[in-house]
Amino acid sequence: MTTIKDVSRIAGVSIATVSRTLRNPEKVSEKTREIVLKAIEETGYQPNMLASSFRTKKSNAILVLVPNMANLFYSRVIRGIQQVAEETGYNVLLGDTGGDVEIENRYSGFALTKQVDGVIQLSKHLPKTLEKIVLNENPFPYVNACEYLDDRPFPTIGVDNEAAQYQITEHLIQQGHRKFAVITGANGVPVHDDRLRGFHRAMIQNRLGDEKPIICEGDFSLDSGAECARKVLIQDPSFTGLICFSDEMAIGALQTLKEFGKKTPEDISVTGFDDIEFARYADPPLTTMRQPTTEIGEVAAKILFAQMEGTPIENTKIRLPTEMIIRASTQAPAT
Amino acid sequence: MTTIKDVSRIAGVSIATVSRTLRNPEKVSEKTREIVLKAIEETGYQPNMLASSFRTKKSNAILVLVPNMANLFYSRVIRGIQQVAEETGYNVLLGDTGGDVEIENRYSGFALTKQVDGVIQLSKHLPKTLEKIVLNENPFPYVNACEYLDDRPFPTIGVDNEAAQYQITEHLIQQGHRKFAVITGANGVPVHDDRLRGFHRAMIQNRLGDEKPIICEGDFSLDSGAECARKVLIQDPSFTGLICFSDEMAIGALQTLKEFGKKTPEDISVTGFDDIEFARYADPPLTTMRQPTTEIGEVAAKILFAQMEGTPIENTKIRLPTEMIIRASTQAPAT
DNA sequence: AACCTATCGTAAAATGATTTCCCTCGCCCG
DNA sequence: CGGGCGAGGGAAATCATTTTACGATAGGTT
Repeated sequence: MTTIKDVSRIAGVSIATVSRTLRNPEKVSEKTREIVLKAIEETGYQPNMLASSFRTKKSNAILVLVPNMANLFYSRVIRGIQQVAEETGYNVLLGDTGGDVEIENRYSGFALTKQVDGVIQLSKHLPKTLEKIVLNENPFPYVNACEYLDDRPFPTIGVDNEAAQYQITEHLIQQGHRKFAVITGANGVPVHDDRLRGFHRAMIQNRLGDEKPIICEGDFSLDSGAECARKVLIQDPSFTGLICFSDEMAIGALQTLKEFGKKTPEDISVTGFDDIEFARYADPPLTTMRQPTTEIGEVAAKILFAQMEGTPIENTKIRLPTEMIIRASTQAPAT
Repeated sequence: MTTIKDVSRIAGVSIATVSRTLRNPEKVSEKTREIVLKAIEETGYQPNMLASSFRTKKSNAILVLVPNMANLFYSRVIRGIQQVAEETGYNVLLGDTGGDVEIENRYSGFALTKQVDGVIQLSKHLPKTLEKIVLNENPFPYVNACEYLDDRPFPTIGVDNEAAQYQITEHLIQQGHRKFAVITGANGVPVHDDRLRGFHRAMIQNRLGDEKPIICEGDFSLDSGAECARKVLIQDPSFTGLICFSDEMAIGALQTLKEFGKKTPEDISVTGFDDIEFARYADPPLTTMRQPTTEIGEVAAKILFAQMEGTPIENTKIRLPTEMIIRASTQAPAT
């Protein structure tokens, strides 16, 4: 393994000069810089980043905690993060927590042991391991994305789920729908709560507060969508609008509707949320709410990096705009 | 930050003893071990992994190079890798290369700079950066998964794409199909070549060698599937079997078929490949070839770890079994 | 000629953990 | 009782790089 010493010997300069040309190029004259760079070229020298990180206490890596890597929504957010990291020269370490608090804590150890310089969490939960260092007068860089948390003192990026679900419900009501079934996320998850509130507000503002929707709690997966659709159809098939809190659940539900002989959108209109790529290719194509997934990732990363470079950020709350995408899965109900 | 020195001071032992109780507990008596552990507990000491890695020249992390994180096939493989890594105590660093050789090389630098102890590549390409250290008498731990490479001297995990595509083509031929359109992957990608060979072999063995299929080259994405379906339908709509080299392309194609007024499977049977979750929820549900995705990841990781622990592996080639999943998208053609 | 400034060298400290080498102490056996 | 042995634990070297504090030198300026 060639070290900085080898380079210095070949270039005929001191170790300090080699280090300077790499870390503070402006401190060394152009002439010697060239000599050193040529020597580096020749030897194929690669600085030992472990030694460097160890010395500087900076790992040049960030950690992204993902509840579920196989979820298309998250993988797009990650792409956004990775793009910005790329530009900034940071490395991205991904941890798939599977929603498991235990695993989440384990991964968070990376922050304590100086293996990463910052953490982006793609779900609402702040790992206990990080509490001490994040909630601090000199906080460890930490950004929360995807979920929107008002009541916590660290930066949060997300969309206005309440307004978005309001809008999409409003769309169905405008078309003439009155009775709804709702396939939600899990209780306690902010996006779930917010979207449910948006739905209810739309109902109340349209004087439909008395129409009690049938609600089934899913988990954002295809299977749970199919399963919930089955449940609500058995419980009370009189609804004409089926509102799902994720595209995957909506696509799962579409299949169940077909099994039950219900046509979409003629018999039942269906809406999703997220606008993953498959939404456009569902049968029928899904009316949904597009989230700026990549942008969420980009913004989260930018804020994190700013924080890491010392810009005081604390408690920034950013809401990015969503966009309703109307496709063939919704239309006025048969009268 | 509390260091090992602090702990040693509080425990009243030397720093060597503290290190030993953590790394080689059997080398220290139970009595002092307890004292040290209590001191660690008290101080909330977390070993600085950077220092540790630096000293031991082991980072306890592996790098996984992924062509496209948003591809459901890959994300499942990654899950498998991560599971095994979890058990073994290794950390997984993910690099989304986007198929870009440049980015691939950049990420590979992690291996040279000792930031990772091993690399798993989920596509066929061996980054140039790694060539020197992988193709070596004492090779850097490296495993290739997903693609199956015979002619390279490092471990490779994959499925028998040729046989799998043979089987699925055979299935269609048995049902009575004679004329096919094929939506492939990109030329030069091994899975593409293998699957295409499997298709041709099935044709020839069934004396259909003269039936020239219409072929369109896709890129495994939904959009390319839809686009290719359009092309082949325009070129020659007389085929009754549409063979796609990925589920995503098949799902994209299904929509185009509908646009063209073609019914699946009555008019045209469609097959995919991979058996991603969405395949079951396509309309109609997709006949496809299930790949043992998670298992591929697990096996790849296990082999890599074995390699990292010094077991001589060199040139292991593993083929895992696939399973044909017959669903509603294929049936005998109308006569 | 005196003074400055930019540039680079030298030497050394510092980073935190691991590991080698060696010492000590207690115990056992002859 | 002496010698040997083995286990436990301390001191110090080590890892590669960065950075600091100076000193030296060359070249230019006044």
